[in-house]
Amino acid sequence: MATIKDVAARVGVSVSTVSYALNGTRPISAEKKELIFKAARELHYSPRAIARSLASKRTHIIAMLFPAVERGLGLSEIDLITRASKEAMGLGYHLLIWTLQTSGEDELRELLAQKLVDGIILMEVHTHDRRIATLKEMDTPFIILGRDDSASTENYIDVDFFDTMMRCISYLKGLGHGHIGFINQSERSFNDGYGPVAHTHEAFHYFCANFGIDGKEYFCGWEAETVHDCIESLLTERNETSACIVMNDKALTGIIAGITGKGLRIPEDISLVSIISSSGAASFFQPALTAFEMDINAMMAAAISQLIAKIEGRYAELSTRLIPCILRERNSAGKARTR
Amino acid sequence: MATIKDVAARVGVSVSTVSYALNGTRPISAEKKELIFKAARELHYSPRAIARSLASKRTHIIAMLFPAVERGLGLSEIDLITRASKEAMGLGYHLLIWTLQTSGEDELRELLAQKLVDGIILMEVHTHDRRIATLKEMDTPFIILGRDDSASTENYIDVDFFDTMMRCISYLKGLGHGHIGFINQSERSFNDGYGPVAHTHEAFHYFCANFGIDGKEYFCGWEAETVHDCIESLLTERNETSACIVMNDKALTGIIAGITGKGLRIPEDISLVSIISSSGAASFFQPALTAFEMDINAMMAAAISQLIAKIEGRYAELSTRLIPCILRERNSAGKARTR
DNA sequence: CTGTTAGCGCATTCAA
DNA sequence: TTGAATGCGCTAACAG
Repeated sequence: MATIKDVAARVGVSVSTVSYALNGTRPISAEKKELIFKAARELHYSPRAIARSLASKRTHIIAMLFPAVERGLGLSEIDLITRASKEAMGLGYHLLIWTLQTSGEDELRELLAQKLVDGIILMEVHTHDRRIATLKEMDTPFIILGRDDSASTENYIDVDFFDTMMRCISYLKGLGHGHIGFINQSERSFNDGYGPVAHTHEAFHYFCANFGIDGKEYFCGWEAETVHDCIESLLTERNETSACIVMNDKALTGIIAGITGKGLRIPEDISLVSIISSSGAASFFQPALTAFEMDINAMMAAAISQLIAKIEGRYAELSTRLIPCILRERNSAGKARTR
Repeated sequence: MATIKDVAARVGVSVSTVSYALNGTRPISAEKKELIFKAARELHYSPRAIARSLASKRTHIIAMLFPAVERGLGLSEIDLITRASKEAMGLGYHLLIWTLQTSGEDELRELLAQKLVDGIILMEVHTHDRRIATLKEMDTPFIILGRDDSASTENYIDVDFFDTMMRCISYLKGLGHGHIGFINQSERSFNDGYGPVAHTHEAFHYFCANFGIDGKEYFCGWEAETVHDCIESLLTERNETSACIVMNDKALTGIIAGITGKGLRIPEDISLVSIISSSGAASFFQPALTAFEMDINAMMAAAISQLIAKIEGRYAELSTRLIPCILRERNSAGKARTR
């Protein structure tokens, strides 16, 4: 394995010259630069990442923090990681995966003390997440995917829930729907102050009022019976409901089964729109669901570039904190039935 | 940030003594050891991973290689990564994610030359994968998840397809089914020699013969029309078919829709068993599907520990190369209908 | 524009 | 059982 010394010796210059030439850290005469690159190539020289890190005090590694729980079905969440990795590599960084208990601040502290990573990207943050305090205390740059309400207003990237809800209601109104149901996630999540549930809750009522829509919200877990009961009340309590918005990927199967089980057709009798859903997930239902899908690519690109800007002490432009969802029109939403 | 020097100074011993004490690399008197640990704690000392790596020529980082393609719906594949990370961390290693083109041998070579990682875990390997040659050439320890037929017989962990197929057919036979359909993946995959397709193909015919079952295999992609046609022929060609084995997670929705669309009930009229499916995926269909699910945990544990054994030059016991699936009985398989 | 040199923080060989 | 000294390979002052 060739080292920088070998390259320097071969060209007849000092190691620093080689270092500067390769990193472009300092102007080097064109001819020497040429010779150095040539020699490096011939020797198959490649700088050792570790040695470089030790000297420069920067590892060019960032870690993505996941809770250590099994999460059962998570539709296509893998794209999240591969995307993050790709974005990071494009900017010269490596992506590490750390699985920790949400409460594992001590373990996190130890990991950070090793100084293996330059920054952190936090997933699935809950309100008043204690890891955030640890990160600040250890003075580690970080960014949150999903918003923690206790966090400073400058460290997160999230879905634009208001925009999504507005467009969704507007879309349905355009189809002639005046009575819309909204199946949110569990009441427990709501009481816990879980961001997506809270934001969509607020947005739904706000825009229903705004658009003159008669809207009703239902909280619903994803266990079969719960979903069944929820659909039951949605369908029987309000016969005029002709469209249903769902932010609950895991309950979708049950919801569809419940509706069709009642002899109702989608979208002829009732329209269904999934929101904030994982990219592509909705397409695998029967019928394929019209959905406002998270823009994973945009979210990750924003998160990674912001994080790296922060690491490198560059000014991080705050332009795109909230990322809009992408509307994919498929076959579950249609004109309101006339009665 | 305290360094090893600070600890040494505080206790009044040499840095090497501290190093030996902390790593247990050399016997140290009990009293000094005690003092050293105490001082380390008091100073919040934690060895710098990078410095340690440079000196020891081992980074304790492994990389998991993913193809850079978007894979649309991959049910709960995220567990794969978080699981791998957890296993690795349990053994003192960090997990890095590298997304590369399957054909990106040059990029891989460059990455390896940086000596950032001690070993590699390869995902989604295809027959005659050129990355394997690169890995060998660069003398990097690696392990394959899924079998490459050109690979040496000692570098992979895979699903035990034969065991799974045997148990599945046996299970259905026990339920009284004598005519079984098997929906494999696309014919294209088969012609490409894709491992899972080839192995289950062989196993299906072998065990049908063995168990005296009348079996028929169907190749089937996951596009809606393809699936529809497949179900059509399965249902009409052979009226006696009372059970169907599926190794095609993405086609499941269409298959179920096709069957129920024909007015047939699952499992009363026809039993459905999903095999080699992602953990938990089958539970989200309607009805919840009986399935032989991949044992991600076992596979990852085996892969990581084998890889690390290889990295550390330990003898890697070859006991569990092929990991059996786990049968989860749910509601889609029942007694054969009597006619 | 270029060279010299001092670390970065630790593991480990050589001496004792 | 311990210490001193060397070096891992590179970056970045400092000095020309």
